[in-house]
Amino acid sequence: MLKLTRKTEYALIALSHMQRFTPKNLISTKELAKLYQLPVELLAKTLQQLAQAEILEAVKGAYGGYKIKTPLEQINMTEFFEVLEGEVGLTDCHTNTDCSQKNLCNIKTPMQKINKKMRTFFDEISLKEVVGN
Amino acid sequence: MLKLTRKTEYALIALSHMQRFTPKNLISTKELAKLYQLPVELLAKTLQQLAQAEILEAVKGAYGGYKIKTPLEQINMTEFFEVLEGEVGLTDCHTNTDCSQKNLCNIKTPMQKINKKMRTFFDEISLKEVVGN
DNA sequence: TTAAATACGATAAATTTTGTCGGAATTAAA
DNA sequence: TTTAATTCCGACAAAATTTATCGTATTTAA
Repeated sequence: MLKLTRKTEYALIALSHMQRFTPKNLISTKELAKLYQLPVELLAKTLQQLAQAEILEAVKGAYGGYKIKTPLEQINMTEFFEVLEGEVGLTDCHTNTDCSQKNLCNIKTPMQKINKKMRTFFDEISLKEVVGN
Repeated sequence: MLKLTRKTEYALIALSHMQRFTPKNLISTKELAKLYQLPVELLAKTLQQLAQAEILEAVKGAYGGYKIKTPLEQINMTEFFEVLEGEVGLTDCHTNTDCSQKNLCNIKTPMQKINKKMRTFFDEISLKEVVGN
């Protein structure tokens, strides 16, 4: 349980590769997909999201591609996850005003505490740590 | 992201209620479902799982129901989650020998470290803490 | 014997994730 | 200026998972 989605996994694999092998140079989606046998289209979207979040720098056009823009030590896992998936937390009591439980819910306050703890947990892990090298 | 499933939420709601209002007495699935407006059948299965795991004690037959068997302070969230959903972890590199990435995967070792950390994180939170009271 | 409960497997419905397709915009190089 | 290689983006299809329902068996107090 609490598994990452493929998209996030693909992102980590891509970042790990860039970090190790092409930190200064561009690498294209196609190339990455081939290297790690990932579905090109999905990887493409993932990298686009990372570019929007300025984790990657995108260079369009022929001979374009991506490279790491923000040093991975400066990005924590909460931020990273939230670029690709929604808000980090075991529930979305906080955000979601129209929780079906409404006033019946008896675990709201404790869940909010755990969610906070969890965010802190992932805040303290940098992307660099996860991506290795 | 990393959200709990409904089943786990229902389990927490049920446990919270029992802890507060019926720690000595039985309460039936039907009653709980009514109180918190939860789907009876799904709640039923959830409670059955908790009973199998000896978190709850089940009493069959008329006037039967459930009550807490193991004090909630003695159950940590890793254990609890794993009763209802699979193994806790962001990936299942460790368990799953036939990961599609196979030898191509470049994030296995760091992911295993994070997974371990995450388990430790949830090991240190007791069910009582989450269920409140 | 009956009614009220748990137990459990099968399956249907809904939702989410994953993957694909088609085209638009950009740009280096021929 | 044309072409080929790329990012970008929205829509949609397929697959997987989660959520809910149904039917039936078993248990047991009254």
